[in-house]
Amino acid sequence: MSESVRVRIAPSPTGFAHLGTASTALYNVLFARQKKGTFVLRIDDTDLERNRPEFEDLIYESLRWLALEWDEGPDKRGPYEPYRQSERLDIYKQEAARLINDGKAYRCYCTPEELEAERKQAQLEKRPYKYSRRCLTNPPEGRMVFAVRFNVPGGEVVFTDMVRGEMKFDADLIGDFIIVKSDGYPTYQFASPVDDSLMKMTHVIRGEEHLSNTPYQLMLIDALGYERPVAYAHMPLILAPDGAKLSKRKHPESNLMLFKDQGYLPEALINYLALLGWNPGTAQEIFTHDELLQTFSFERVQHAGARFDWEKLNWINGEYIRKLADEELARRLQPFVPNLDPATIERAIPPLKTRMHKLAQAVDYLDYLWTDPAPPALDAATAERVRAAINVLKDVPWEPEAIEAVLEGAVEESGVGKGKFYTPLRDIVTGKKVSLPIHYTLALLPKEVAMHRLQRATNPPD
RNA sequence: GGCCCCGUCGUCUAGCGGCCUAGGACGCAGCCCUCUCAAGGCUGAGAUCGCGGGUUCGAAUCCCGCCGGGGCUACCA
Repeated sequence: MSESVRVRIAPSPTGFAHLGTASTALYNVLFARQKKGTFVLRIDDTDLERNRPEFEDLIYESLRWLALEWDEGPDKRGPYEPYRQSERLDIYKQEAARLINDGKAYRCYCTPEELEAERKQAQLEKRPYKYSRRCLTNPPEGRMVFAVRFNVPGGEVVFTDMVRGEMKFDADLIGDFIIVKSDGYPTYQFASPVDDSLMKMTHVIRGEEHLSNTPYQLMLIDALGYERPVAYAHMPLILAPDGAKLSKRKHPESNLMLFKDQGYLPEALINYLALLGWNPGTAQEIFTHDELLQTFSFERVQHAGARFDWEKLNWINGEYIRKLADEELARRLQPFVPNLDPATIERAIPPLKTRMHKLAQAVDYLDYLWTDPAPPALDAATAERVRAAINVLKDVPWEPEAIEAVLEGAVEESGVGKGKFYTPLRDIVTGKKVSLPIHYTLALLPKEVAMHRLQRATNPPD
């Protein structure tokens, strides 16, 4: 038996917590738990320009909301601390120095302008660009500011991808890339493999955008004398409805906290995310966490990116809402209707349950309970029917069943259909054309309030 | 430009040479139920499997080319 599995996610705190982070985290958690391994959260905050500490908290909050808990991380103890890259700068400096000493990396004094010129020239000559290695072969004199470049050995880089099988890259096409920026911070391409190695990651599960980065990192791992991870897994990207990659900048709707705020259940989002890019090969669509653990495998993950489909998410979320026990649904609904007391929410659940695909919709059905809709104008015949309703409602026990019974009777008496009879009542009580069934609509309101609204509508102040 | 990944109904997908007159799910349409809106039940429309060549008795499934999409190629991650 080999060493136990260790995997990680390494989000960077450069904005809200992203849907893609949740997706990657899910696959990591699934794999870690299947293998009884360890799931690590590392914060890749080496982008001095864009990092903000509050974004780090958003990552914690979002991941915890989804119940994707990590075993080691910046806010926990662990054998490989610290788990925040900005606190590991000495390590990268030391490793970079080691590479320089070994002749495997070198200082580069080129300015951004000079590099840009090199690139332009290459483009002009229609030749694939690779850094000229000027600072390796003929470094300029008298400059102080430098970055560190990796002396790319070239050759063929081969590795195993659990999704796509054996991958082969020609590293001769890769130019010497920067591993330490002139501000002293490591680049992702450097810090990531260093930490993965030092933190003893056995598998690297991440988004497909990193597939082409893998040879860069593998060469570094080799040069540093580390052991390579046993395998990688590059997961299909989540695409926006228009087919473009879901990005933070272009797609603010990929903000995880927004899902929470709209009333998506975390377990439903997880279920949908699991199905995006993976399928069990059966017709099953709804999975408990345990079922996911049992059935998930990298052999069945998709190779192509998948568009995020809100309609399907809504359906799955509705399925989860309907499956929730009434008390549990009431509990989860509370934050969405803070004006209502728990008893009222609980009474609203039975008719409400089948009508929501996300919890925030409860507001549309229930806001008449804490607002006072303006009474509509009624013609004489309608007013007469409303009075008939008031009449039968007056002495009835204020329960949905009883209300329904007497109202049915009144409808019978009136000679018009239920639709014609109930629509004005609905309008008067809620101010809307859509509501819960009329007897529930009435029963949820205190009797005096309901009666007052009906009465007021039949006696307009003049 | 170079390298890499990918390409089946609108969307997510099943399919790994004959069981496919291409199956399922979401969405959509119709009907039933029904006081509105949902939920639920039933029925239906919807994919010449990106295109063109091969291989084969036989291809969505194998091979080649092309086209299309995405990713990487940054002193972003």
